[in-house]
Amino acid sequence: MPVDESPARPPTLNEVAARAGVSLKTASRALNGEPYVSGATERRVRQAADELGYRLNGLARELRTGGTSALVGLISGDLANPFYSAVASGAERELRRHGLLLITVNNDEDSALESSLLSALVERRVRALLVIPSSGGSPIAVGAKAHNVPFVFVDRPPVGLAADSVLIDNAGGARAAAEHLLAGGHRRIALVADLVRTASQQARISAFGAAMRAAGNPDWEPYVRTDVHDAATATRVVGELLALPEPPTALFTTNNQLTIGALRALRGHRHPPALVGFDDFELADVVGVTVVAHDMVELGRAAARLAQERIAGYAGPPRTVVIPTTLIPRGSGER
Amino acid sequence: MPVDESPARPPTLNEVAARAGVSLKTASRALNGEPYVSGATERRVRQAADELGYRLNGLARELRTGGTSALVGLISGDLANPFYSAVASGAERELRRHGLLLITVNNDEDSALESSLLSALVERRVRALLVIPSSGGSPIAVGAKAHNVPFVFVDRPPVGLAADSVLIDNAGGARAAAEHLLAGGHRRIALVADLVRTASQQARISAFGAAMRAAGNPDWEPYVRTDVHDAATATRVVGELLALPEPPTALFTTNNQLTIGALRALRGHRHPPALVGFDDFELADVVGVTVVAHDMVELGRAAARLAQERIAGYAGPPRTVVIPTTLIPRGSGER
DNA sequence: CTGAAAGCGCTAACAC
DNA sequence: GTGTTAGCGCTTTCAG
Repeated sequence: MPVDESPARPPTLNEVAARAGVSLKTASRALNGEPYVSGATERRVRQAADELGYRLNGLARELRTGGTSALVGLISGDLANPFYSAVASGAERELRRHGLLLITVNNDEDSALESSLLSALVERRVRALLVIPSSGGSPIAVGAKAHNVPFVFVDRPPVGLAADSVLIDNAGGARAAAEHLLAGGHRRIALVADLVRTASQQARISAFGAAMRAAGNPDWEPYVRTDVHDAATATRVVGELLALPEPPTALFTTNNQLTIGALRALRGHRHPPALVGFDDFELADVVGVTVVAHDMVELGRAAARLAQERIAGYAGPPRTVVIPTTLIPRGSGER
Repeated sequence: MPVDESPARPPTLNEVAARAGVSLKTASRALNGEPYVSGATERRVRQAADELGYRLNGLARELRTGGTSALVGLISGDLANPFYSAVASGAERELRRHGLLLITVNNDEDSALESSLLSALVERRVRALLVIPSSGGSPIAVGAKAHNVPFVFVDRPPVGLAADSVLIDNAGGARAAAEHLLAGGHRRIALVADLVRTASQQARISAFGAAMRAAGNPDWEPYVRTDVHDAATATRVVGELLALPEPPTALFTTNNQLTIGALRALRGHRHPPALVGFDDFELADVVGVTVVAHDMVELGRAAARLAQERIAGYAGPPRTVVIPTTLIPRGSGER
């Protein structure tokens, strides 16, 4: 039966050893299940530990065993965005399988903050870092090499730097969306995109444009709207597009937030334009939105896997995993 | 200009001191911006640190300064669920203001796993723990007292144990939903609820029942369905309810996942029953779903605040913060 | 202003 | 099987 009231300072291994009447090292061996400890001794030590409410000090152990922790960091945007939280979910699951813990920090889409968070995590001696950078050219990419920590870039590869990355097939997905709308007979197709400075947005935008050019359709060009960064702005921008004298007959939104914003603008419209969105989202099936879907949880899982392999010692050249996309027709893209 | 290729072992403060030609302690003072260091010395040390690519070892510092980290743990269900990720988002933001980092772990709704994760976090000497327990009576509540770490319970208070908690006004919200539907003239009102073993579900269910009794309406009783734990099951259960010879004319779903599942079942129904859902969710406005809304991000923020105050030394009695709810009529609850 | 010594709690070597 | 000694990288005494 536990006796002590929770003390101000947690008990140390030394105290456990003293109580069990053995040496420090023997206590250590017993609690770590190492061989060469007699059963009786082990039992005595365990009991002493229980009585004292002893908990191993992971900090001390990690310092001693090499100065690295069992922690992996994830630097991303706000977890309230389902894209980031899906990645976090997949990463956490995979890491847990290897006894690693995930620290999540929010860069607030600000690269200065991102750098300082990076420092904080490196100081804590995380074993690896998963990063969804606030921008492709962000200082984080530069810092990555300097810190002696494996980096895995998610969704947005660093510019001018080979590194482990997990990417979505942005070009393929955007092309599929473009071709789907073109096949539906559309010509005046609006493109509503997020911050152009991120590599993933760039890839989507340029692949979309390429598909239009390949089809010999220049009519989309007046309807490009970029750097639309949240749902509310998307609602406004789409509203403006629809109010044009010659409004677009179709819409391609390049991420889930923009698609949702667009939906708000389309509500109650008698003849809404066709809509295809990049990223699947909850309720897209109920609302009937055609999307370019991909497995966001798998994105996180794959990133964690690459990180884990680096931790386990893989020292080969950087690898890139590409997550495929699928166009799911649900009505909005087929009208 | 940095010279070294990233070395296998990160440089230590000792090496920085040697390079700068000062003692260990002086280097420490210089880098920590302590007073009583001459400007010239400080500059020399900083330069040496830069050249070596020196990064403070947070593990060692924390061990020396008291064996606690700057980490706060959050044990919850899968972050892919927007409820949990919203809480994580709010908590992370608030903690960051105080220089604390958030470690998120997923209990997979399994209390055995939850206990082991708890141990892992305590061993890492987290400064506080935010917990959304997998169940009210889970062992975590018992363990909480034993560990010498501040606990904050989110959404689900422990049974038989006073502890810092942040709760949603479950009873008030459920009552509002019930009264709203009753005021609409409904009598045969179905209740679709999640796992009864969680305190929050219990509160919602019993307040709903109490409101029905208060209104003298027993007609809801045949339509109670509990322990519906995911959207897919909710879809099936609601489908079954609607197929009854005398189907309910209204539906109350007790969390976001169940509401979404219900929506799938209602799709394409000519005369869908009225629907009120607990928890707001993305696109609820577009789909026109009446909900009992509350600020989930604030839930996390409030929890982090309580934790931070404990860390800062507050030693008073446990406190409970209740987050209010608002019923937002959007159409589905008014038909 | 600067330095030497001690030690946070633990584990790795090497005795016994 | 068990104990002793050292030391992970840092900060905290306490002397200069």
